[in-house]
Amino acid sequence: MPINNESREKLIECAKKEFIEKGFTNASLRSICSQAGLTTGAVYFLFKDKNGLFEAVVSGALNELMALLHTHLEQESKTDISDFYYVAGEHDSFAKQLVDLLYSHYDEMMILLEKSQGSQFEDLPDRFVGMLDEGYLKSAQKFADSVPGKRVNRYMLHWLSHIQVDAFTHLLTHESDRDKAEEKIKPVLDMLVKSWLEFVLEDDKQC
Amino acid sequence: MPINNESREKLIECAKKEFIEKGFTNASLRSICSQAGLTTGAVYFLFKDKNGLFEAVVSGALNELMALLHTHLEQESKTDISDFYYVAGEHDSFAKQLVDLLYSHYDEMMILLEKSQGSQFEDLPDRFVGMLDEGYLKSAQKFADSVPGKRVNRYMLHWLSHIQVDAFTHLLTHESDRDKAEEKIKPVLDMLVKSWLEFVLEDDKQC
Amino acid sequence: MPINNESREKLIECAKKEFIEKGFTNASLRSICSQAGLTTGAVYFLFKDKNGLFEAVVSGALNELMALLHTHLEQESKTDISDFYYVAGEHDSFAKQLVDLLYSHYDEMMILLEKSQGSQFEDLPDRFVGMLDEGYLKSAQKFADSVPGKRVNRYMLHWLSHIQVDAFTHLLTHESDRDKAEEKIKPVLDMLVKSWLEFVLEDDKQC
Amino acid sequence: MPINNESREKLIECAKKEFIEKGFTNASLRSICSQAGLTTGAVYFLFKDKNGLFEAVVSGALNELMALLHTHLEQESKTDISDFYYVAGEHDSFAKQLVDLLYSHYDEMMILLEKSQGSQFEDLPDRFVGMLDEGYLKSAQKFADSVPGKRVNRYMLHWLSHIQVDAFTHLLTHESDRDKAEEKIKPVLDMLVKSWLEFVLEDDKQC
DNA sequence: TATGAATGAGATTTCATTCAT
DNA sequence: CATGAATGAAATCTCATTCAT
Repeated sequence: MPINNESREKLIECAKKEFIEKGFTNASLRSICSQAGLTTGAVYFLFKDKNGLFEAVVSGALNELMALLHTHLEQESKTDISDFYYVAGEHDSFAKQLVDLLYSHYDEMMILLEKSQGSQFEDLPDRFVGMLDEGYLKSAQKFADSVPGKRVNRYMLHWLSHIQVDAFTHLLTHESDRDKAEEKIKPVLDMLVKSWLEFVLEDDKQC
Repeated sequence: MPINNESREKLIECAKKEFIEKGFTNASLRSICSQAGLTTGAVYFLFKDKNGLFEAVVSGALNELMALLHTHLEQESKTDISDFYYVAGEHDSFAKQLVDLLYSHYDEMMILLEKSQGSQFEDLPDRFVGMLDEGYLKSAQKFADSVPGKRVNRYMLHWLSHIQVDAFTHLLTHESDRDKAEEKIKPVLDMLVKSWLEFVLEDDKQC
Repeated sequence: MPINNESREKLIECAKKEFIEKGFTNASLRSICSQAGLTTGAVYFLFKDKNGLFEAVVSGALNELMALLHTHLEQESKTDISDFYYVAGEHDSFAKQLVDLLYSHYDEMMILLEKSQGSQFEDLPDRFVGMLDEGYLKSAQKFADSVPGKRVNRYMLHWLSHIQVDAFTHLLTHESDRDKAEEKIKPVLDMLVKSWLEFVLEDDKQC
Repeated sequence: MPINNESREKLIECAKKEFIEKGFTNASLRSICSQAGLTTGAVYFLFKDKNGLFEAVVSGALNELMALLHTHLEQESKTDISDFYYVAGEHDSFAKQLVDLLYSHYDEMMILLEKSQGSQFEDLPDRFVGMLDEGYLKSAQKFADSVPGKRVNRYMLHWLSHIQVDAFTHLLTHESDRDKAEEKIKPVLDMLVKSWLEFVLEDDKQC
């Protein structure tokens, strides 16, 4: 557990600014440290290295995000897709919580999702997509099994997971106000749900 | 007009590999040149600089892509959206041509769309989104004017332009076979068209 | 405020040698650093850049020189030129102080006056000429106003300012011994004063 | 004898511009050649190297200047300084011819006197000073021998030679019009002659 | 707890020069 | 007569990282 430390906080704060402005790779430790009134050595004492500093900046937000995502996927797995209203409700609730979370850690989320190239987290969005894809696959499979002559279109499923992640990233970068964001994401989610139901199943043709 | 030149070709070929592997910024001229059996000076004789080399790698693909996009948007602007079958046909044709083009310059397109950060073309995908957004806005406006009490949801329009570009980028990165790609993109496009018609218009509420 | 530091001193010392030998532009940081037993990175830690190193070498001498020059011009401006003996005394005193100063920072002055091409101080001699020209113009104007039918010959005034600066630069490069220098500059100054009185004013012809 | 050659002329012309603009060291052969519509190889065919090109640019002007200077010094050596009017006349005539020459090869002279640092001619002004110094020394010696208890002040003699050269360089850089130049140089030359007569001899004190 | 100093490897770029053709 | 191609050496500068103190 990190000791409460003034320099640590200062460094994290300045790193945040620098990462947002320049991204991980182009961020300069020297620049961060001189902004913080410290020297580069301090980074290597307080954190492991540049990636360690990056982690310290984003880990809080990342953990909460991961937790929410896991909860969502767990709920999802327990749910029967035919119980449509329940599903829709769960999704709405998830979306609201997600927007809350994203905007309560606006800078960190921005860094994590858009400015992490070169860091250990550069493939995080892809990992989210993978998690959703995997989770939704189970539901889709059940769904497909209940409809004769249909099978899951794996590509569409994956792409829908992809644009679901993209939808929130895009929201974050195009709308900085939390309340407006909540309004704007609604039709997007509607669209995703409808598309899911309509395009994830395809006719099971023989090859 | 570039003269056919062995070293030039070699350099372009090696640069292509390096850009794909590391992206523009992290690509090393030294590494490219030593792969090509040349010195860095050769780059500055044959091209302007690092960006010039990048341009030489991608310009062929880029020009064709731009031309196709312009043609598409011109067609789009001439079309009445109520002539649904025509529109669908035009879109299908565009999509097919685009897939052909993307896969006939697979590496270059990959570089342009995914590996150009730091180069003069780093905002190319955004510019594509902008062009589509602008072009589609006109159609959407006509559409909205013909339906009382409706107006264009600018955010949805923009996001749909965004994921349209994304759809092809995603295709390229997830399916390397041209023919399979053509199959896979079909339901994606269906989804985009349907969503467009359903979600771009919203009720015109008074404030 | 620069901390006393061994490497810093060493670097300044070696840079001094290199600048004297090759001038600013042709001086090589690599060469300076290897002479100092350090790497080029050290320069960028201890100074801003090549110009920063140059500044560190000459700033002490430069500040003193500027201060002396300002004092001289201030005295000059307060003085009535008709009070010839006072003027001559002031000039003698200034010349002596200047020679003292130049020879107490012999290398730095040499660099500043003869080896600064390409650096931020490359136009320093010209700036000195400008300052003298401007300062002397006021005296000359008063002088001219007191003699009917005469006006200031701007070109001669400027040239005399120019060779006054030149006189000291020339002295520095041709006489390395401080005491001999003081003897040698005397007739030069006599000549400058006499010429000033005789040639700065010309007949005010109607055009 | 150089063959009359279009490329040669073009190259010389473009080099002239580049040398004036950037000086010898900072002039770029590539830049010169591309301006001339040729390649750098051409320089090495038509001239020896960068210095050879420089020489081709300035040699015409340089030869004439040297010739004039030799004539002047020869006249000077034949003359009895006591024949004051003759001397003054000769000097006037020399000055007029020199101004004519300088302004009839304005660019070349500028390059030679102000932009030659780094080239084989970088010490040309110093060599002129040396020639004048040497030539005038003879006259001064005769003069001194004719006046008991006097001897030549070598330093003043040298400095006067120095500022004589400087006077013309300064003229060139501060007055681009030939006729105005001729007016402006007159009092300067008066000053030089008077100073020469007054300050070159000093009392021969016993050491 | 953190500094100050320095490294070493790397980056891109520029240059005069060479030479086969 | 000149090109086009390429070299090789050098330039300044930036960076993450290390470590004794």
